[in-house]
Amino acid sequence: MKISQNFTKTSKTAPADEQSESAKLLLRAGYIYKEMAGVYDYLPLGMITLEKIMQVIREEMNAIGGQELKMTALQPRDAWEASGRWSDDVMDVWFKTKLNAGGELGLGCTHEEPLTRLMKSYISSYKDLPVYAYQFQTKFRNELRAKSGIMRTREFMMKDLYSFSKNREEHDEFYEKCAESYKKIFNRLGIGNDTFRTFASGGAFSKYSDEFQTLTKVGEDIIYLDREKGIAVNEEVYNDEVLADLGLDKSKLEQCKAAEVGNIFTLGYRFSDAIDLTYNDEDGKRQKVFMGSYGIGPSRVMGVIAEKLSDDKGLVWPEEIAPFKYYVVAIGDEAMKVATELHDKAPEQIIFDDRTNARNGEKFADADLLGIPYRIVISDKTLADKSVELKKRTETETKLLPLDEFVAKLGQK
RNA sequence: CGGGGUUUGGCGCAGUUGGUAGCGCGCGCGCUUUGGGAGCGUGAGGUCAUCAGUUCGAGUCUGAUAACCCCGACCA
Repeated sequence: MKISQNFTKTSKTAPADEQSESAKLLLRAGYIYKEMAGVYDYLPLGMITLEKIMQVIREEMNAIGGQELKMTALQPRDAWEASGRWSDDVMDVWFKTKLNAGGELGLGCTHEEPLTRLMKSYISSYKDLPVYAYQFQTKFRNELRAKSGIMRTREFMMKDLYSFSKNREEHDEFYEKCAESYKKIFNRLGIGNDTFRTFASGGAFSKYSDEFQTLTKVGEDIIYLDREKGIAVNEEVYNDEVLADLGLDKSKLEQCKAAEVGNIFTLGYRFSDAIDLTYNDEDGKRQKVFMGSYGIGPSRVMGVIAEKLSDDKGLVWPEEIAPFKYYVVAIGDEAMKVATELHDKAPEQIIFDDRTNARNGEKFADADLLGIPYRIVISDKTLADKSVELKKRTETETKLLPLDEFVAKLGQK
């Protein structure tokens, strides 16, 4: 992409009503635009980043047998009546509205009910199981208080996978597989070292659920972490009985603030009972489907990454999810020509600052603010050496890289 | 939803006892500059959140409403 073709601009100042560092930087860098409290647009750069986060998740979900679909945000009332979750007393985050033709509907805040109902059309035999279906979906939650930029919003992107298994054994096996998969995802997203599997309340469905909590001072949760074992307990279930149950030693636990970036739940028969999702086993006997749900919020993850990895100069994206890998600055007419050619070879990897009205200092500042992993400077000096100057976003030293080596790099991922 | 705060050009802010609405950034134009957010000059840009009052006169005083922020509660 050429900067001149991008309609967003960077800003030296952040809006006063934004308090979280990640939101300030994302707004200043032109990744997001605020519509209202807890509702943000993803601008071109932000959308590429969000899509890349989603792609990492998609690859890992596919690797464990996930099958992607896309359900609707508009939700029919009857599917939710069946489970008893239509009432505002049970689910207080509903956005509901009325159909002009009569009747009520809701904006989806989660998708257990509609998907379980959908599966009644396709699951009838043990041969049809297991099924692992997932989607990336905009969820709507009428939170009383949105906060922390894109980390807690009323409209957000969610990856939700639902597992449909023959029995608990089959379910447990997948559940662990998914937990492993989540670890891989957070590693690839650059927050693996600070993200821990955390025991949390299982709610109405089971004894525990597993959350994936990323250590950050702006987190909303308190967890008790055993670093050696790499697992933690959420404050909400933190007591002696639970610690004994999990075999954790109280004296080894550190209290930390963390943000929930993912969670996995054993749902059991909660929804298959309510919606009557059954299958015939080998003996032709009717059995209930055993379910689980597995969520990651890519938009929140984006906020957490921005929060954790950025520095005083701006955002810092891990290579895998940066909107572009190289930020190219050209100094001089010949360098401009070379940079244009390089850009045209790999417009997906290069963001070329082709502005003629911006000073170099401004371009360097923007390269930092946007958080692009590598900065490439091309000038008459470097061209005389048949090379370009390379600087990593996270380092201060620059080094010369032969031009043909850089060109070769452009081919690879 | 309880408590506290805020609202003035795109952004950040000032605006005294009520008396013609200002500054910085950004934006346009010109000249000079050009490896870390340039300098000088010159312009454009405002229903002062909204509504209703008080007053000869309201950004300023009164009341209501809305939006936004923070703390708490809530958070499949």
